[in-house]
Amino acid sequence: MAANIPSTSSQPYTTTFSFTAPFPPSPAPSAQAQSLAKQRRVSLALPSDSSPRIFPAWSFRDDTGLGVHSADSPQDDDVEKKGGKMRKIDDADGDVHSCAQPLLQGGAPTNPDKPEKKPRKKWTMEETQMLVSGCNKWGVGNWKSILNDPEFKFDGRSPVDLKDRFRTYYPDAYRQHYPNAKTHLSSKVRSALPDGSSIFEKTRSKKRRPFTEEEDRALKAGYDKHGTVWATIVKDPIFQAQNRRSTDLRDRFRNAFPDLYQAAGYKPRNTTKKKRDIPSHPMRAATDDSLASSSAGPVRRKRRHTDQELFRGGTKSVPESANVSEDEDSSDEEDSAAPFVKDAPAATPQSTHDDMIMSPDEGTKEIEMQTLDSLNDTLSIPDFPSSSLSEMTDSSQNWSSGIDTPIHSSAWSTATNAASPTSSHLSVTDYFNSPFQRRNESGPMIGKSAWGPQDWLSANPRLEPSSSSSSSYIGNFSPAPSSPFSFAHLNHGVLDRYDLFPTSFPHDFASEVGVGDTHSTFSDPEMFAPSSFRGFTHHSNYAGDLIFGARTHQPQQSADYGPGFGFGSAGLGLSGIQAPPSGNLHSAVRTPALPGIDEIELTSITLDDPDVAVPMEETVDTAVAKDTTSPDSSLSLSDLTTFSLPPQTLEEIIGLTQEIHVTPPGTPQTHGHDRMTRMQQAGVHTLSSHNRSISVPPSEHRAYDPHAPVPQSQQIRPKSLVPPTRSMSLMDYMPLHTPTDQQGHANAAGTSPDTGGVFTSLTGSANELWKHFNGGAPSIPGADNGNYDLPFLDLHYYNGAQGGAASPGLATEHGNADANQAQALDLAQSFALQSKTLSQLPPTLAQHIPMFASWQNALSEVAQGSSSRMMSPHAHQRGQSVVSPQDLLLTKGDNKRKRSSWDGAAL
DNA sequence: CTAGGGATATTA
DNA sequence: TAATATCCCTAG
Repeated sequence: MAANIPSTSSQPYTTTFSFTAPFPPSPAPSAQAQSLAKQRRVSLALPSDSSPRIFPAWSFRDDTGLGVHSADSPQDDDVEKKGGKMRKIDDADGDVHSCAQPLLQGGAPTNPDKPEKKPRKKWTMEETQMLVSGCNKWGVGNWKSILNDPEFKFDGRSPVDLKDRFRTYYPDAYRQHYPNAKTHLSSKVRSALPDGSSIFEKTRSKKRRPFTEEEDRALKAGYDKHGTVWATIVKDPIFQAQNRRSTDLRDRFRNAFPDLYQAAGYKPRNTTKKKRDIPSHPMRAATDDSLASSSAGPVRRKRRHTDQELFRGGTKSVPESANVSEDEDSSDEEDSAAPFVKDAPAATPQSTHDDMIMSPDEGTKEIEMQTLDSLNDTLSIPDFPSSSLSEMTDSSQNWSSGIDTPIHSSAWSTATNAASPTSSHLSVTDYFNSPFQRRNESGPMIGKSAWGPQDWLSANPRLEPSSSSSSSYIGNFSPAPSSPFSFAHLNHGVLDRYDLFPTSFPHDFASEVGVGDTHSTFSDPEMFAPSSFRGFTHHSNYAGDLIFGARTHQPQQSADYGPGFGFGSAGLGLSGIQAPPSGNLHSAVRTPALPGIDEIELTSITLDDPDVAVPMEETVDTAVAKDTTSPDSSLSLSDLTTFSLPPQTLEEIIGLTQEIHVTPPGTPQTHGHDRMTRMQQAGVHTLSSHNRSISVPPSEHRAYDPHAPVPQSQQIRPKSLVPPTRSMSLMDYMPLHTPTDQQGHANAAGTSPDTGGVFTSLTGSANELWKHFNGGAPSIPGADNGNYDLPFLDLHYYNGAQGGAASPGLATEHGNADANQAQALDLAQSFALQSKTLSQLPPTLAQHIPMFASWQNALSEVAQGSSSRMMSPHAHQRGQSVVSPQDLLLTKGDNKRKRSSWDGAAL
């Protein structure tokens, strides 16, 4: 018994839940982030049992026995299993009583009273398993979330304990996730699956929570009562309980009541789902459901401080939004789609962008989008049926949220219609909670397969350095695990923190922005082969994120920041976007939808162009060839090309950029390694080393093949290559590169009257860019510095509209940026102009509407020529000042700073 | 709250 | 005593 409730008796103070106690008195943890659902962990102890979930367990041990044990009986744990040997302090009392015991010795300096140490309590396999599951659900590093998740029970463990356990038991994984750690390193490998992939992948937790019938009823009722004022409707407790956002309602409404939706003046989504509805989700159901139900509440947010902060903005009302990082905030990527299918008439996807994009075949796209998304999400998970997303609420654009009302003014056209893109979510993965299961399913079963769980528990011989492939990383410590998954988790997990973008964006932004959109934008529906995606999925996510992020930024930012794109104040455009109190609009204003930034962005950005595609493909190919690893992971070129490529490419590029440029300040190694390695594996080196070939990269994510030996990687692995990683966000880059000029803006404004024009121009520019990259266009990269990064970014951000400048601009850097900005502004203006409505609209409205407000501001700023904002982003980063790209490059070598790593990024 | 490093308790 | 597993502390 002992166990569970150790706290009670145990020591006076501690025990209980350790997590809280010990540490910082911190305020309620949950408050912000997590949501409700979980509350604090309940006492593990209590048998109330949190109801042990079923999750699959990964059985650590193999064998038989226990395996799953899901049951709870926490108690057992104590006893243990493990070796039987020790029990350290007796368990029994261990916990509790007498704490006295030995502990004291520690010297508890202070009083013997409280401060005694808590008795050592050995970790049981069950706990360990929970930890693993928790990491997969919440992400490595989200100890508290894991601890609080009723799904997992730990006996009196504190978050730190979880961390320590993770560190000690999965040193290999720890190193991957915590590249900065210099101590407590062990060579043991336990986190690798037979296939070399890591156990800890997943991370993302959110899942999609399909709307229930009740919700649909409430939605309908709300609509009847309040019209399309989703913000009002969402106040219904039922939605609150589900943590639905107003945008979620809109999205759902669109899917569930297409006719009404259309009647309301919104642009109807083609529901025609071309694609299949999607399979049932056998597996998912279980997981999802469970998750959904249970987890719904908690949103996990990771905090990846890193750069992201910059981005933060006020997206949502809540702090959560803050990071780009994850989830919910912004949208729901989290939720995975899941089940939605049932009711929704069509699970139609929602792509809003369709509107934006002018593309004729919206419907298709949508579908596509979904597919993509799912794929993306899936990424790691091969089998997975991709879920569709439609239902989920996707986006969540806060900004738009309230606002959506349909208005079709011509002016808004794009924007308006687009209003909110819904994007979706990416997270298919979520469904799979337990990595193990997943893996098992897909691949080798742990229990059965060659590798028994036991194997991994014990150090894996295979992994050992001796073996070339998989082991390689072990020895070196390179990233390792080959499987595509590995990457994935890297991203998600702690690493995320390191990676700004990837992590964060994917989730949050993507979702909000409408990753789906992105996809749609980029890809053609047909293009994708779902199957192919798998590996990349997550890449795509990133890509999407990136891309879209960029876009997002633009619009939003542009507005706020004005010409410069300064991310400065707001951080990401998101913030800016959201910034406008979402709430305002909705209720008061029913005005048509705000032009979602997304939309605009999309519009501007779309990669669709055939031209672009080509380049992308090329890129992809290379990348693929190089890195590919597992079949799954490997993408078909076409696929990538189709939708993901761009994104991926971008991502990597970005990532590269980031790393290169930014790194120094940030943590040293951090994900950088991973990336590096990947990159290298992928053959990407070029970037790092050169500047040039940015294009290549994409493949990387999956790069890890277990199989693929990556000689280089090993070599590389050492910090040397790319140092740090901490990337700054695009934003950061932007600022750097972008000149503050404003001049261009004005000019730009003139340039594109029409969004369409802009769009076109943008596209064109984008294409060019890609081409360059693909081509390895030397020019682009500009040997100079890391500028190349910019270019990519530029693509997104800038329009090429102005002209020729665009393409060159990319190469060039700053100068172009201005131009681009200008264009961006132009867009804004154009919108504004076009949409006279805006002007007509009450100021308040305008304010509400992110775009407008931002645009206006931007314009004004431009006029004024405030360049300052541009810098701001950097400012955000604390310690790190902006680093010049070159510097970064140079710096690579030293990564190390201790904690500093985060500094820069972090708060 | 978490990362990262240190200290101490256990084991081998 | 070396190696390891937990516990602890502290910076951010």
